[in-house]
Amino acid sequence: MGAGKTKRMPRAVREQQMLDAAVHVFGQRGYMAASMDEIAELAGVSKPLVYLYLNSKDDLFSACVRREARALTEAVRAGVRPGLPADGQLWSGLRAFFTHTARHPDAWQVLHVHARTHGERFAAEVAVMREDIVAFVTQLIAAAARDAHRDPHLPEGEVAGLAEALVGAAESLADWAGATEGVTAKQAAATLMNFAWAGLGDLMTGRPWSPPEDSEGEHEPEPEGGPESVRVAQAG
Amino acid sequence: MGAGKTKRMPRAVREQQMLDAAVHVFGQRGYMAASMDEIAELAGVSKPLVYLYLNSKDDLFSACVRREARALTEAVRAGVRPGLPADGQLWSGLRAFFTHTARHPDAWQVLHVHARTHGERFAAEVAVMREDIVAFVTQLIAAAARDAHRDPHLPEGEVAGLAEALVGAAESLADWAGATEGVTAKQAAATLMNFAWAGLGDLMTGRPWSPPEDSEGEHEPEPEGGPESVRVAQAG
Amino acid sequence: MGAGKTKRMPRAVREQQMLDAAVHVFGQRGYMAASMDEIAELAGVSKPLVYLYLNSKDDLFSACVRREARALTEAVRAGVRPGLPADGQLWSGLRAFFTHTARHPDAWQVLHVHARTHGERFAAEVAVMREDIVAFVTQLIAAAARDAHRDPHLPEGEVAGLAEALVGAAESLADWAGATEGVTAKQAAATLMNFAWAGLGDLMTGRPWSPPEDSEGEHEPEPEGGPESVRVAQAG
Amino acid sequence: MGAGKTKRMPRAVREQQMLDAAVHVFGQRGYMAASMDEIAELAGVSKPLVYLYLNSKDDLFSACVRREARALTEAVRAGVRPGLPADGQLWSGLRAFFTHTARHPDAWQVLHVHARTHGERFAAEVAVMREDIVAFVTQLIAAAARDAHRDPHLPEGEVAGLAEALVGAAESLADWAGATEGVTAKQAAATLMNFAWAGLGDLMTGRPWSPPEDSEGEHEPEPEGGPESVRVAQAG
DNA sequence: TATGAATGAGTGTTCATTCAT
DNA sequence: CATGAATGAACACTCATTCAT
Repeated sequence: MGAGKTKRMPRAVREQQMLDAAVHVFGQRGYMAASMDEIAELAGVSKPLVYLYLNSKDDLFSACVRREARALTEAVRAGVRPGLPADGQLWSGLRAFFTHTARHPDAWQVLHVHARTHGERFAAEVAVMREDIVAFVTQLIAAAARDAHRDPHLPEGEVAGLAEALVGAAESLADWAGATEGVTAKQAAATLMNFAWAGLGDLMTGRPWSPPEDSEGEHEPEPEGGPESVRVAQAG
Repeated sequence: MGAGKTKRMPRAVREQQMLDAAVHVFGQRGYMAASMDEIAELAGVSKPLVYLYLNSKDDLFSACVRREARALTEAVRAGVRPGLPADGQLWSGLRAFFTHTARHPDAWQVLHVHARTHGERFAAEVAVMREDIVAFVTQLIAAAARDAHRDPHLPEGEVAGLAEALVGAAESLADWAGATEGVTAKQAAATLMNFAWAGLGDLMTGRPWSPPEDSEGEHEPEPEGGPESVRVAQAG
Repeated sequence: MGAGKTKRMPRAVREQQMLDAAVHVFGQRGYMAASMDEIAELAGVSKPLVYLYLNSKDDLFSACVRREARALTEAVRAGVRPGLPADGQLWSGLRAFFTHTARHPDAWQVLHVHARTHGERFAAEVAVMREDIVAFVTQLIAAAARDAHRDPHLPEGEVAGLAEALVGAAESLADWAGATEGVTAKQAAATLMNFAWAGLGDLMTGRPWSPPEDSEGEHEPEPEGGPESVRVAQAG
Repeated sequence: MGAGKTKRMPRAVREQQMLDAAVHVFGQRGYMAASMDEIAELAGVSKPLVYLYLNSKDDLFSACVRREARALTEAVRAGVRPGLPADGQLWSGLRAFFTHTARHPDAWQVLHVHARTHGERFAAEVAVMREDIVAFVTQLIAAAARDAHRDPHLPEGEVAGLAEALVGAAESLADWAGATEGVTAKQAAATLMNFAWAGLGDLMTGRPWSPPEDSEGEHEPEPEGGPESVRVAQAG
């Protein structure tokens, strides 16, 4: 029993296994260096089956990108508390973002690194997702500006750059948190929130932004059992 | 004659031509998708000569990474005005950084994207360079804190995260500036400086950080003639 | 109902559907390029069923060849009017031949091109059929010679070559008529008959052979409804 | 020594060896069933070299078709004696044709069978060659008609069919001669000439066309040494 | 009777790398 | 100093064929 050669699965299940394996291998190796052989083996199936279900390496990669882009945006969207003021919304969104990327590091690599590197088609697909998020952040910044004053002091065009910088910093911190032992998603989110909201100047004059009381603990449990990693029945 | 196959160049020159070509191809295609054939052809030499001088694809890539990492750190170091206060130093360093990455986009791709993706060895080589810069930034932040108060309010560990976020934001903005028409290095630097120094909070209360008077104009001229692009003698 | 997936047909019917599909695909693509997948899909059944009924690609091809060889020889045999003099018999045989090949172009491709190309086994099967026809023609030539004189001037061995040339010309004209718009079976037969019976010499001195009065019109109706084309229940 | 691994040949030579091998394999197996592995092995080189010089299986096949089409048309053209009357020209052309096809049976298979079966592109290339020959024959028939009478009795359109039948018969006889032991090119030519010129009718009344005196013997020697077959240094 | 699920073996093609000159 | 000639090893992809139901 257990990890033996589980055979004759329904198509939908096998497809998810293949995508899991593909995300893992693509994430670790990149598109070019990933081999269909390795993906098939990791998925516990033969290569032809991968082709039967997913057509080609390109299509397989595309399916990975689409699945993970959707998963990430949905995680962020689900994490945002709608009723809060702007900084509270930003905070909750950042936490969801860092939590998701920490839980699915391979997926994050695929989206953040490999999809942008391999071909316009995938770069475009990811760009759409990213613009989603940038737009969300932009709107939060604008909302915060409205909340704070009668007239907005921030010129239109500048906001774009700021949102870009914020998202860029978030992406970089996600990489950093993923690569650095002992940095939790919450800490990463707090660091960024501080940086973004108060700025270095304020931080140094002793007026940091502080996270709201958090009764939820570090992890919100995921619906499906357990953290990521390839959920696959290994052959052999 | 004229653009004909320039032959019998001294070794050092040929090597630089090869590295120029290699940086270009690696930057555009990534390590795996770059072919030694294309590099050799672009360098205007035969493939065996590339192997004679640079041993293997891996070593060639490594040489690219080392050369460009050194070039970038030196550009930043050279750009920093030592006498200034902390924010002035940060500003000048950022400007040098964005100027260099804008001028050498392929090199920046190699360092920022491909070297980190292809194998621990190169990731490590780049990490060293990055830590150089992060350390420099960390020290600036600490210096600024010392300038501003008797006792630093920032906890030790937090500074690491902030420096990381700042550098990450810089890297992302470099990508963004490279990909977005009409965004100059100076603008990118200003946006980031604003973001970092004042923070969104201050920006919204109308107290942005402002760049110092700049008598230098947009470009500081580079020693070697003209902007990047592969400096290679093309055959026929 | 209607064009829906007709299920649970009796074996004999299903087999004919498969052969129809197979003849079509083999005729269009050749043995090697034909795929069992395409054949099964065109036949409206699943691949395992094809294997259940017809064992292997080779056997399937063989069944096609046998069925179509028999169909062609029977068509020719049925077309010949036994009572006529030799030239009349030849004429009627040729007409039947050209009519059948025009109606079943895929079958003709299978027999004339692909079976002879793919493996001795099939070449032999077709050779048997061809020799049938060559023998029939040979005997007609000999009969004509007997009709015309007391003693035959044609040496034994020569007749074989002549029959071969006649049949070869017929085959080529069948291809030509199949590929050329506006050439009917009757015209092809007439051209060949002229060529064969009178020869270029006589044709040029103005004494062509002329077809007998033809009360039948261009087509003799086929028993089964309509012209060829794959008689297959398409799914969907 | 001898057939050992002859290495480091100049490119032009290797290319011809590859084409020789390819014509042989394509001729025997057809396009689809021919494997690049077999061709490379027969040519005595590694597969990558075949690709380096000839790009792809398709291009390789195309090169074969072009080379052999040119060789055949040139052989026929060179065989025709220009000064003779029409029947003499036809006779000499036929002899050249049958001689060439007998000497290069694989090439003949490639042209006559496989090129016409595999893809429009090749069919078209061969069709051009064939039309060359058909045009030549057509013109001979017309010339003969002019020689024989004041006014031509043959209707325009009919000539096309006749030429087609003649060429078709020739092609079929070439196959037949190639497959039948003891049938020489000269005999095949004579049979066809008889058939075409006199027709069965005249043949049976005892007035066959007869070939002119032939002082040359059966074979005209070819310039390059020896008959076809793959001229290749076998490895191992 | 009929099929969804699955694969071993092979194909065309590419690429980093090395001789021999 | 420089290269034309050559290859081992791998990769993406396909196909005839079988098993479990």
